[in-house]
Amino acid sequence: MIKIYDTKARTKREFVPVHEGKVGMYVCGPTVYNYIHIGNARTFISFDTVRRYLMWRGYEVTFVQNVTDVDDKIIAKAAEEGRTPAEVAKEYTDAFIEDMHAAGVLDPDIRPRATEEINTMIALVEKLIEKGHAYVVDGDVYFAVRSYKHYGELSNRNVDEMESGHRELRADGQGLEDRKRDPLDFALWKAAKPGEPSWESPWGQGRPGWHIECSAMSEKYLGLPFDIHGGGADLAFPHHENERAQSEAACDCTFANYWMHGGMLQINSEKMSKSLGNFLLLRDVLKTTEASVLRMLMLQTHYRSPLDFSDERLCEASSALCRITNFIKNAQWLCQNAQDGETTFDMALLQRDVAAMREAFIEAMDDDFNTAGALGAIFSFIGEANTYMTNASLNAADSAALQESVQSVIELVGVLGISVEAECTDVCECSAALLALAHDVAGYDGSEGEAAIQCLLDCRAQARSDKNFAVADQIRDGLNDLGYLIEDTPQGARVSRK
RNA sequence: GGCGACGUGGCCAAGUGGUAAGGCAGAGGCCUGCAAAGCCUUUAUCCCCGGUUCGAAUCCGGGCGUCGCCUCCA
Repeated sequence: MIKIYDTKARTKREFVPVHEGKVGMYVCGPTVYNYIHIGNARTFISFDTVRRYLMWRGYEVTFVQNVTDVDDKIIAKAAEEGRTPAEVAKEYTDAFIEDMHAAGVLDPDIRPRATEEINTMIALVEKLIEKGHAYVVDGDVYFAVRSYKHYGELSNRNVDEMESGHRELRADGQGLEDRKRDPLDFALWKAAKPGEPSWESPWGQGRPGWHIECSAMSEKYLGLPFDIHGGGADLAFPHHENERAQSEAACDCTFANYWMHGGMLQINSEKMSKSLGNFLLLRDVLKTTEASVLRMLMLQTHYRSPLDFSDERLCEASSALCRITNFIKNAQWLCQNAQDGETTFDMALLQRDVAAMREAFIEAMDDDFNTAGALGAIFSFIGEANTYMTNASLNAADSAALQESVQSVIELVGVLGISVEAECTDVCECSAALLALAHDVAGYDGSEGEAAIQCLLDCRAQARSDKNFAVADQIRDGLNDLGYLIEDTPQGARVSRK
């Protein structure tokens, strides 16, 4: 049984999908006016993990994520750079998709663009006007917050106690906005200002408000109600509250059954902000960091908790990931070098531990996607398996069972979106530098890269048995410089790419 | 001011009533020519006070501290 913490209920609830075996998920996408930062990335990675897990658990998941490609910020950015808003939106939409791929986030099943769904939004606004939940003022349309009696339930706010709030400054700087009937009302449709992108509507030229986009697109592609609505915690109010109000007022039904909100990411204990200059772009981080390392870092903390990002933590995550890849490498090496003799450890015990790992993994993930607990289950197993494998030898007949345990680890880690090398890297690349090294040190004159390495390894093995460690180390260092890692094991020297 | 979250070993972090997962780092040891990886041992009673309970990190009350949201924000 999967339990999900629902923001609206403020507690964990058993997950029961609208349609058995299927899940409809909507996660608010970016406003494309710049590259996404790692805070954005955290949210997307979190929900990617939720999605992967639900799929792994057998659900047919429909994942919808919008792109907000018309917005004040895009317009401002375009004006700043002397480009059209469409050009700006296109550039950063492409960059966003590129970044998501680089981060190992699966493509949504449907990725609607706000500018391609204007008619859907207009239809929704019309419906709200018809039902008395919205009103028109000079080409603007506002949602009447007090006409929807459940307003505030999602973010736990009392309408009457909410500060009447600051009146928005008009974008054109023409003074205070005072055309709304209630200060809490928000724009569904904004009348066009000169030079701005706009579309025809029953209320004249204009463009949609931010909140209506998600209401329109989620309903169009998922139908109402749908199962899971996700986003960063900072979107709970006002964005999600407003979305919910719009959709539920229009359809007189539930909008989303489960509201999930991801915790905020901080950098060096500070909130990420441009003024503090600690804004980290995802693409910049990924220039020097493996996507799996970043993911390891993020998944070691529960998705709802705040997470502090720092180079130190990245380093730790990298070491942690190495523990997994080392296990896989060691186990596979053992399998490859399986002998005819007895296996020195109890296979039944190993298999029991694999089963325990899988059970603990599922238990953790079923409990509101506790990725930290799930990783703990995997690491616990690796610790056990490493103990078995220490100075062990393996019977060829038992290697299948060990191989299966490796596959289990790869599978579970993969459910979390962390990809690890499935096999020891192929080392038969031929390079001039490698051949030169082989020639210089071992007198090798062949042309095959693989043979050259083997020649060097043989030479080194001989040198070691001769206690000629200077030559042995020269070979190891030389191969090291060429990107090969040489490790001595009871079964001989092991080569892998660094 | 309103809403909410959090405070667990050196650092990070699971655990929400039954006697403290896991990762990183450190120390000692084993293995090893050295290295790498790995193994073994070792480091906590869970911010403070009070209460409920046979029993609490886990529930309740109070205090101290940190943080987020309340405005565009993942």
